[in-house]
Amino acid sequence: MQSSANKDHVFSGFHALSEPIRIQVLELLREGEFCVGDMCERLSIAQSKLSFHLKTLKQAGLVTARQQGRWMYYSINPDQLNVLETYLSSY
Amino acid sequence: MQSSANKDHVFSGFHALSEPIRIQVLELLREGEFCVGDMCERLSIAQSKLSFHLKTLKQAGLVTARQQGRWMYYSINPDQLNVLETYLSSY
DNA sequence: CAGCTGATTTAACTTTAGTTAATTTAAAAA
DNA sequence: TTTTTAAATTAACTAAAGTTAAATCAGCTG
Repeated sequence: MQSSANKDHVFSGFHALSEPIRIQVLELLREGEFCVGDMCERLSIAQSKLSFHLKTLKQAGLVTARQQGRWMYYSINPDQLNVLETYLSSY
Repeated sequence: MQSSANKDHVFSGFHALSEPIRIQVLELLREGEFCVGDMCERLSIAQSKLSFHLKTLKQAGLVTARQQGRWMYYSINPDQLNVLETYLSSY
């Protein structure tokens, strides 16, 4: 069932957006791609804590990750943000 | 501080949207105003449970309530949904 | 390969959110 | 004014999410 699968993705998207740290991450990623260490520094948060939140964002499809050597670069996935926006605009 | 106050409202808005029952409520309210009892019936959920979720939605500004006698009528607040949509569109 | 380093994962814990049944509140009807 | 009824609130509980420190994993570098 396509539409209920979509709705699950919508829930997890909104859930991902319901946390201050995760919004901070997205705000930061507006500047462009960041590796985890640099994000830690910029947001002054512990690395494992950030990993936890990045996982949530990634599972919700709001960010994408690209590995280069031992660095993992994260960036915003505008498509998924657009899915959520479209859902809201249906009201 | 205007902008951080707005952001708090954004968090609580997205949090309110991150729960299946609350989405069901909003979907139902697309049909128009409903009193609590009718919503309970339509959604097959207990009254106190629904009240709990309505409180969350109301605090987030996503719905408004209007009392008439002992009935409380809820309806969607499109303005606040629009605030969230606008936030997403900034990405 | 032995040891570094960036990142993820785990496990134990704390906090927050949701559920349930029972109680309370307040408007309305008998 | 007692009773009924719609809805909100409370209190005790369960479940989910977030935090922390330590351990693991996987690429790199000497």
